[in-house]
Amino acid sequence: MNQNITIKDIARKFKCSPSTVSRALNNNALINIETRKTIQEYAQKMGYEKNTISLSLLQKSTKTIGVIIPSISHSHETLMINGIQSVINKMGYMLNFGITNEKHQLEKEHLKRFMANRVDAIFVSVAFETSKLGDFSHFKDIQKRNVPLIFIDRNVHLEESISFTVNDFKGAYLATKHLIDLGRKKIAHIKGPEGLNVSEMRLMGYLKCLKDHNIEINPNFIKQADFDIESALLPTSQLFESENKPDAIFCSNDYVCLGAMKVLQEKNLRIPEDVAIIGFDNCPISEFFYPPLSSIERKSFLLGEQAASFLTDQLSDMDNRVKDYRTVFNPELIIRKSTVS
Amino acid sequence: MNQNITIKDIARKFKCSPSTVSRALNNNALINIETRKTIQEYAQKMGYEKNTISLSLLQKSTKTIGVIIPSISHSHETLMINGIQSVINKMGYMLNFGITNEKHQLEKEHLKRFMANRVDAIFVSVAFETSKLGDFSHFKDIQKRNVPLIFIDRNVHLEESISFTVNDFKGAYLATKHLIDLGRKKIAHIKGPEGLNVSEMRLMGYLKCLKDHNIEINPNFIKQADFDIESALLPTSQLFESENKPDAIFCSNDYVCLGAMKVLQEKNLRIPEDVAIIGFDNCPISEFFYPPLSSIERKSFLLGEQAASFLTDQLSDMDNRVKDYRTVFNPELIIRKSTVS
DNA sequence: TTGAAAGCGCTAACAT
DNA sequence: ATGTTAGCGCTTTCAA
Repeated sequence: MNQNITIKDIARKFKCSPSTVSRALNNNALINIETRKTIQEYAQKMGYEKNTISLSLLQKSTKTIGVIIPSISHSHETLMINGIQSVINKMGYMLNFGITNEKHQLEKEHLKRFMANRVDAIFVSVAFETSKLGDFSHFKDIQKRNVPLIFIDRNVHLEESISFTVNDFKGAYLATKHLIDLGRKKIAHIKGPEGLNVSEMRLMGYLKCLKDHNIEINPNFIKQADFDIESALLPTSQLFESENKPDAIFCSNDYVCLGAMKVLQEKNLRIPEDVAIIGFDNCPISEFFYPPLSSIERKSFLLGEQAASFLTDQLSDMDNRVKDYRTVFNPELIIRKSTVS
Repeated sequence: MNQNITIKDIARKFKCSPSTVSRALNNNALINIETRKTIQEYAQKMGYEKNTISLSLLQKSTKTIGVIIPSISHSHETLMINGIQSVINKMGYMLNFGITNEKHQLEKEHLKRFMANRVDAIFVSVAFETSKLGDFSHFKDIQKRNVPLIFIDRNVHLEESISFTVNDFKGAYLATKHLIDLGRKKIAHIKGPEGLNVSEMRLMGYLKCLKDHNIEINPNFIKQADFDIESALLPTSQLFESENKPDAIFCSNDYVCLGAMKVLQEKNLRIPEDVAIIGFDNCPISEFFYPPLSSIERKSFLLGEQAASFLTDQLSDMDNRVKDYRTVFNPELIIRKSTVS
C-alpha cells in the first residue's frame, strides 16, 4: 500500500550495497565520513524511516510493552500509566494498552494478542472477574514463556510474582482511625467489588481498626458497591433506613463517596457534622468536591514510575532476572472538610 | 531471549517442510485433513503463537492503529477511545497510544514513532501547542505517505482532511441561549486555551448568541483558563472583583466549572440563584457535582465509534480512499440544577 | 498433497 | 572502507 523507501532503494541510488547504507544510517565509523553524510542527507530528504518491524524480527525485541488495565477512567489508573510512560519512553520503549473492562475473557485475549505481538514485557492490573474466578493460568503461561510480567496496583496470589501495589489494609486502617479519632463510633464501610483483593484488604483494615479501638462491628454498616458513583447510591440509602444510622462512612474509593454524598445531601444530612465521609484514591478532583473530600493518597504516579524503572533494569539484564519481588507503597491520609469542618 | 516455538520447530518434529506446517496451521484445504489435525493439536499443546511481527513484515500491515491524544484524563477522551476500541478490536486491529500532554514536540515524536512502527492508520486529536504554532507539516507528511489520518475531536485547517468533530459553536450557542432563556443578562464566559480551535468556536458561539439576543458584550466578562480545575480559580475570582458582577457563567468545560463553583461557594454565592453555571462535555461525574451541573453533551463514544467505522471501511478498500470528509456531531443541552433550581 | 525457494527490511559476521 | 551472505518467522508462488 504505502510506498516506504528502504535501504535497498537508497543503495540502488548510490550504487552501493544495502549494508553500506545500513551502516551509514547507523553512523558506523567504518564507513567513509563523506559517504555517511551523503547517504544520511539523502535519506533525510527522502523521508526515510527505518522499518522497526524488520528490526523487531531480527533482534527479537519489539521495544514495546503491554499494559493490561481494567479501565482508563480512574485517575489512579491514568496516573499510573503516566508514571510508566515517563520512564519507558525515555528508554525507547512504547506502550500498548489492553483495556479489560474488568472482564476475564478480554484479559486473556489481550494477553494472547500481546504474546502474538511479542511485546517485551507486560504490566497487569488484574480484572475484577479474574480475581473472582481465581483462574490465573493465563498469567502462569506468560511466566512460563519467560516474558517479564509485573502486577501493578492489583495482583493475584502466585508462587512467584513481581508486584507493585499499595498497602490497602494500611490505607483503610488510616481512614478508619481518622474517623475514630474524630469521635465517630458508628462507622460504616462501603466496600469494593466482591472477591477483589483490594476490596478485601480495605475491608480488613477497616475491621481491624474498629477491633483495635474496641468498637463493635455492626454487619449492617457494611455495604458493597462497585468503584463507580451509581452503584453507591442504593447501599448508601440502605445505611440510613434503619433506626441505627452511621455517623461516618469510609468508602472504597472517591467515586463511591461522590455517590454517597449525593444521597446524604438529598437526605439533608450535613457533611461532616451529621456524617463524616472519607474515600480512597485522592483523585485530583476530590479536593473540589463539596465539601472537599478527605481521602487516602496512594501515589499512583510514583508506583507507575518505580514499576517501570524496575522493569527497565530487568530488561537490560535478562539473564539475571528477579522472579519474585514485591513492593508495597504506603498510602497517606489526606484530611479535608468532609471529615473535619 | 524468550524461546518461542516456530513453524520450523514443528516442521522438524513432523519431518515435514515449514510450508506444510504453515498451511496446516492456516487450515489450508490442500493439506491432508489428518496432517492438519495432528499439527494443529501439537501446536496448540506446545503453546505455539504465530509471530505477528513476521506477518507484518510480509504483508506490510501491522493491524495496528495509532492514536495521538493530548491526555487520557478527560472523560470525553476515554469515551472516544472506548468508542474506537469497540469497533476496531472486532476487526482484529489494535490501538497504540501516544499521549502528547498538549506538546507539539511530543506529537511529532509519537507520529514519527508510529510511522517507524508502520501503523496502518492514525487518529489524532491535535495538541494545543500545535494549534497555537500553526505548524501542521507533520500531518502533511503522513498524508503524503498515504497513511490514513483521521482527526478526532480537535482538527486543524488543511486543504484535505478527514475529521470527526463536535459542533462546538452550536454547543456554546445552546449553552448561552439556555442562560439567556433563564433571564440572565450578565453572562460571563471562561474560554479555553488560546489558539485552540475548540476554544475559539465556543467563544464564537457564545458571542453570536449574545448578539442574536441583543445583549451587549462585556469584554470583562470573558476570561480564559486551561481545561482544568486549578486554572479556573483565578479567572473566576477576577469576574467578581469589579462592581458589575455576572449572574451566569458558561465555562469551556466541566472541570473549569468545578473550579469556578469552588470560588463561588467560597464567596457564598448561591448556585444557581446568584450565579447560574453551565459547562461543556457532560462528564459522567457532572451529574454528581453539588449542585448537579448543566452541561453540553458531545457524544464522544459515538464519535469514536463512527470515526473508527469510517476508518475500517477505508482500510478494507485502500484503492478508493476518500481524502476529504468531515463529520460534525451535534451536541445536546443537558439541564441540571446548576442553572435551574 | 507436499516441498523448495524467494522475499518482506534490516543487521552482522565474515569476507575482501 | 565496502560487499556478500545468511537469517529473523512467515507465506506463497512454482514445481513435483
